[in-house]
Amino acid sequence: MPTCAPPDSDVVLRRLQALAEPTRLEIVRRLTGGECCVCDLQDELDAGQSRLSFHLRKLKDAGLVADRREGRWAYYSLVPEALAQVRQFLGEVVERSECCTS
Amino acid sequence: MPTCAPPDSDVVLRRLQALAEPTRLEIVRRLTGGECCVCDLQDELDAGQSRLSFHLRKLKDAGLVADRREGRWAYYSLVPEALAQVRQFLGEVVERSECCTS
DNA sequence: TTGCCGTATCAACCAGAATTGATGTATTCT
DNA sequence: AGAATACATCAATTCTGGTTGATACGGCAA
Repeated sequence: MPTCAPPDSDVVLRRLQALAEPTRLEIVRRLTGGECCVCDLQDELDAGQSRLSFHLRKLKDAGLVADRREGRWAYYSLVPEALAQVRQFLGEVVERSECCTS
Repeated sequence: MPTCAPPDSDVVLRRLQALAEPTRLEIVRRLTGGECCVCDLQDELDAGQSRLSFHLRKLKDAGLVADRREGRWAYYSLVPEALAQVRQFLGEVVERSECCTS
């Protein structure tokens, strides 16, 4: 079992790190259209299999995508709540900063 | 002059990259409380002067913070619109992904 | 079973980013 | 003027992350 729930900011940081890479940001963009199997992504972005797998794992570890195995294919999809959490974090920063500025 | 306005996604990527680092994310968090001079940040986070300056520049280059010189002090503050842009980008991803899921 | 296909993982390598200590540059104070 | 302060920048090193090619694993088909 995990030692304890990590504070939100750690999770947000991990997710920001996962998003802050061109290939991965592009993957996220593609997955916006819905679930996608690795081989499709491989064609669309033209990334080597190993490279793509590496980035998908990063996204998965950050909780931004989920995978589903079906036969020998792996399908990946976005986890909207995870994206939403990052979005909310930024929202709070914006709000607080604006209330100080005005 | 710049060749042309870069597409939004490039700017978003740059800003995500700037945010995706512990020290810099912490700086952003501190600046939420309002404008701050470098020496204060230096005390709060205990980061060397050079290191802090390095990270502030990254944030500034990404357009996330602005600086203001006053005498021998430099004051940094958040640029809410920049944060808001990233937030909006994530919002669009979330929206589109949710409409596909449901 | 054998062999192929789709993916994941590993090890070696490379590139870019972060850290550190030194130097540079205004600005203020005495 | 000279010294000290607040900050920026540079050069050298170290660290971290990404890429690549090889290998491993599980599912399927012949």
